[in-house]
Amino acid sequence: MTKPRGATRKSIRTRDAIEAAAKELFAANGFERTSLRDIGAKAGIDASMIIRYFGSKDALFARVAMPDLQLPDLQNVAANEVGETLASRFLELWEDSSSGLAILLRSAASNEDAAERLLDVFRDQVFPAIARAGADRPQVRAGLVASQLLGLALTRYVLKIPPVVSLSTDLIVREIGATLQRYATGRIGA
Amino acid sequence: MTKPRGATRKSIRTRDAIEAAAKELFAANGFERTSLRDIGAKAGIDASMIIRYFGSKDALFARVAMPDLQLPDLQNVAANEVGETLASRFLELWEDSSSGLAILLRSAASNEDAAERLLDVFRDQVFPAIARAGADRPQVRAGLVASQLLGLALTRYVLKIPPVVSLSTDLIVREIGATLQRYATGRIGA
DNA sequence: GTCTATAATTCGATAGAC
DNA sequence: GTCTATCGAATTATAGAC
Repeated sequence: MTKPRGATRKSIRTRDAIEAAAKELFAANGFERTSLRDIGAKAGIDASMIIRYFGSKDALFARVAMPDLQLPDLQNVAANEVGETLASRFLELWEDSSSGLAILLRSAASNEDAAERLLDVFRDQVFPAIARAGADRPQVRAGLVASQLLGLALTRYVLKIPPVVSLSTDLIVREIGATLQRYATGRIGA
Repeated sequence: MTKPRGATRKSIRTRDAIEAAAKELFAANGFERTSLRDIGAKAGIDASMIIRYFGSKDALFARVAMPDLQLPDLQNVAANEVGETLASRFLELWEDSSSGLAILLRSAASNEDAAERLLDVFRDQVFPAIARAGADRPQVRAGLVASQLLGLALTRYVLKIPPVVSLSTDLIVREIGATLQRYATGRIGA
């Protein structure tokens, strides 16, 4: 068996284990409260290995917190279904810890790098999607949409406010979707 | 001059300086990233004094993070003004760092005590206010209201997403108010 | 009432044996 | 490729001089 330059089968397995453990812990506890020792213990290796593989804690975080939202093209969505489409897609994203979105949200309130990264996601993915829905004042609309989407995630997945946790996905898609629909395509006052 | 038991004029001034510095720094940087040395430096005293006065960092945090929202009684508000009243009142609260609400939000994502405290605020102040508005399913309504209010605060004051920061208070009161109005008193599907 | 000095931890990161 | 041992910095909190 030949040995791929700098990436044996074993090293790949270790690297994957570190990334998986880091994603879970960062998403559950945030950047500051997750130590390399915690990650190493969960991955079954020593903390020093993480530095060897990723160089630093910051670099590891950057590696595992790169959300690709894969938002649907709102131009191809029926005009009156934009809100429910957004609500439905984001519900999927929050509940998939490997999406990286939960990691960012958990850390963004107290970590500057994470906050900037979340801003990038907003500017590069959410704003363009709203703009392509075609209504006027896309920045204002995207801002309002972000406030409701991030608020839902904060109260449901981070703070776990009981009545928000209990909301059925149906009710969320309908009620939050209606709000997003108004923000994205409805009348917005001067 | 007589000496009040355990509270000289000077000690009161120092205690107040510590509380003021702590409120500012906790609100700006969150619990974990604010050290006692930082607070001491801002208050003009040594960090050890904080322990002497408050016992521990946790106790100091608990002391300065006790928001009293002073929400208006929604029974006394015209039925069609409930949403704008809520939006307007919360805008005031977020922008007053001494209200303690910004302190909690900034820390709640990564600090368990702060998260529980924010839950208390929701249960003891937000939920009863919504319930007194008189509509059915008050828990669901209060949860939806919380998701939009906390989302607005998160995106405007913590993440500082540019288009959300730029929103005029008028537009917020009108548009976010309309959403809150629907959540608090409108039709909510099964 | 305030400070200096320091204890006791914990953290990220490094060096080097195997 | 993995670990042990450790460094240096930072933290909360304590003890005690003045």
